[in-house]
Amino acid sequence: MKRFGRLSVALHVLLHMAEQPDHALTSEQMARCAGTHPVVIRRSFAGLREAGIVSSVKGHGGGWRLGRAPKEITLADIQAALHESVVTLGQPDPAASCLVERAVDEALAGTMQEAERVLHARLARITLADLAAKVGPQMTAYLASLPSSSASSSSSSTLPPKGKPPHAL
Amino acid sequence: MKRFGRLSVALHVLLHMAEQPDHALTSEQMARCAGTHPVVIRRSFAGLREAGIVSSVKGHGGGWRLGRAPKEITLADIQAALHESVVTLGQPDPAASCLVERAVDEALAGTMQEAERVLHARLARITLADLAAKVGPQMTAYLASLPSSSASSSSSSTLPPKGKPPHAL
DNA sequence: TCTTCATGTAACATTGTTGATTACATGAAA
DNA sequence: TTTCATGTAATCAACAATGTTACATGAAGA
Repeated sequence: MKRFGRLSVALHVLLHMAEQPDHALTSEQMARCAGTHPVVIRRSFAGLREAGIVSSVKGHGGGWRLGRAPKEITLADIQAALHESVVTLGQPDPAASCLVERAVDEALAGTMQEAERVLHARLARITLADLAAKVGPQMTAYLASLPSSSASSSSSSTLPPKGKPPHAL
Repeated sequence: MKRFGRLSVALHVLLHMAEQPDHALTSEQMARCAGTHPVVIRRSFAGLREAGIVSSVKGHGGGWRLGRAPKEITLADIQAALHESVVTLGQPDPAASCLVERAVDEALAGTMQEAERVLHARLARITLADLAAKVGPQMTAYLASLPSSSASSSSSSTLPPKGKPPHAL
């Protein structure tokens, strides 16, 4: 199986988008908030766009926004759209010349598939809205604890002020 | 998560060892049967030795053999002994400065842990003996289909004769 | 004791994959 | 027509896993 690198980055960004459905984010902003590079964002999010999870518009004033309501987006959707297959062990090689090898591959493949099914089922049960609901209260509590803020419209605003420049929320 | 590369190689070799409990195999023989390098075998199997799954003796006439009965060795044992953690996404970073990041990490970590539990439970239910039982019949049937054979004692013998040298059973 | 065989490891090379970066074409608004 | 932003290819760098070489250690046999 693979790590969840892309999935966590995408989720991070998507949650920010869910909080501000009113205006589009540029890949520049998204990259800053995820601590990565704009091109990396555009690459990953190309898959999400194809899946209708987000939409993007080019040109002046363009950017990215959610393609449908957060409660209609499951983590399984996102993972699939990222083309991030969980299982890395391929199918058992039917051309394997060794009987032992074939038997081993089959046994492991079956096991992996079950694990993948479990994982997928669980990811399918969590929506972006669920995560946002989990984050929201913490976020507002945090914002309330700040002296003053112009919170909702500037590019990246919801972080402790002294956060290192490359990784701002 | 990670691929099962080491696990399948180890299983492959262990099954061969289970078939011939009477005499030790050299890492040279094991490597040939798994299509890899002796040093790679010794590296991987160091973990198995620490776990008591196999034992090794140095020097003239030395080699490797199973440390206990195949039915006492589960795939979960083997995987653990290989230090091959299934989950690659680490724990959620408790020092993450971003609330969103933390929430995402926690949600994913929980999901991954469940998947890992499922995987482990299933691997723990399969023993080396189970796999051997699955392979055995096919193997004897295959051997029976051969014209003649001196099957059980030479170094590597259970493959179609024309199998490429580097990967012999 | 000396040779031979085999493990135990460290060190290094190779390979494959992922993410970062640069560069440039395309499209849309001002 | 200038500016901003996406879309995408190509290239680089970082990293992990594996393959390989080299050598020390230990055990059996001559």
